[in-house]
Amino acid sequence: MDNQQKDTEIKILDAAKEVFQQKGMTGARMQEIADKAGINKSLLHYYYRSKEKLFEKVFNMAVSIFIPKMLEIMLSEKPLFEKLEFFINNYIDLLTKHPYIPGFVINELNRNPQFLLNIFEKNVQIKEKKLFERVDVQIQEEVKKGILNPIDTRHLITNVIALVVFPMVARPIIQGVMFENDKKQYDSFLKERKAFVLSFVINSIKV
Amino acid sequence: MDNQQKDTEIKILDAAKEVFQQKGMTGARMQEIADKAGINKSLLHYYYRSKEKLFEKVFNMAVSIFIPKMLEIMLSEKPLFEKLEFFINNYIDLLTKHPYIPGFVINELNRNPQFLLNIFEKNVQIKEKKLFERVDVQIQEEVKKGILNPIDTRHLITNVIALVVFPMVARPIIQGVMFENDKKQYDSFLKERKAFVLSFVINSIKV
DNA sequence: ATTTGGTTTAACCATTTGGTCAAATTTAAA
DNA sequence: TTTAAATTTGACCAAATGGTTAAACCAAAT
Repeated sequence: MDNQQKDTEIKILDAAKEVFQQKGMTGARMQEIADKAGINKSLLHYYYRSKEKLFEKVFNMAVSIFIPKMLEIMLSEKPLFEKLEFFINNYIDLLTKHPYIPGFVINELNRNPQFLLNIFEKNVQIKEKKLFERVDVQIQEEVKKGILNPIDTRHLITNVIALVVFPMVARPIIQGVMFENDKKQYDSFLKERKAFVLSFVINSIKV
Repeated sequence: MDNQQKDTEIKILDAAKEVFQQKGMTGARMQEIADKAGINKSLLHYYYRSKEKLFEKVFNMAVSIFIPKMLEIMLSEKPLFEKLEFFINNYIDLLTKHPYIPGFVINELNRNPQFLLNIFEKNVQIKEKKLFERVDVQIQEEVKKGILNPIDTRHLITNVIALVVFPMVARPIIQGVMFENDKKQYDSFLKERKAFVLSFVINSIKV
């Protein structure tokens, strides 16, 4: 049945996702993925010819979870403060749902810096530059209007992403050192951050 | 000679550092480390009985680069704004000198969240809690004095570290997407951040 | 000159790992 | 029912990998 096939493929991808995200490309074992998917190792190679192909697929899937929302928000016509609010809320939620992805991505960034860029450009295509330019234009307009203090768009974007993503990436340290490794406390800390980060950023840039 | 011995050990640690930081624990190969150190693989095992022992040593060295300065700054008697300035300046410098370390650390965080915590606690020892408390007390005092707006110390610390560390960790993406992958531009971007991050943070928390 | 201790090497080894292949099984079509 | 195609499996393989060992080497002390 086609259903069986889909099932197998889904089981493989789920298992691969789990193993790759936790152990990285080099740490992952095809055997472990096969076991976790409840199938034979040969079947794994039947569906994905090599470890690399499988990894690429999983990596692509991971990255694409985050791109559409970003595009949607950045391309929308809202004023900057609203965009910020949307971005921060949506991404903290998204990251809470997929906590392993940022570490996973950063992991592979070290190993192969070009790889992600290719994927990124494939997903964002030509818009990439226009994207940045659009946000830049908007920000500089709001500066002229006197809503914002003069600010460098690149630094601002970097800061917002840093404030949202870093607490997920560094969770084990922060949770350990500042929250006595209490998972629940850290979860509510992350929830608090939605409001906190937003006002932190706005405070800093508003006139 | 003792000199020869030191030489070999240094060569080993340098090579190991390079390979581990770029490829992670699982991606690194003992043979590659030996080659890069210009020695035999057996000699590697003579100095460090196993890959794990060698890795632990390298990891420890990496982490300890960042801890003393942090302690020094946090334990000093300066007012908060000066502490912030010191921290941001020193850490952006330190990270520029050791750009691979944050990614390296985060890498291993996924694989073994407990490992870093142990090292951290070994280095920071009992002070750990007192450290946080001290900063907290100072901040809440300055809030009372009316220098700062009311603020959660944990969020503030998280934010500052995020703003400083994240641009190093995510360098390949940010440099690629926002700087057309131009290394020099990104280097000056990092330098600019010293002033930018400081005023960004202070703007946000000052009354 | 000989012994002694640490250092370095080459040759090996057992295990793991990604990957293959031919046969068996299942599914869908004729 | 037969046939053809896709799916799944178990047995197997070559290469890579971390690690061992016994012997060679070498500097310094006796």
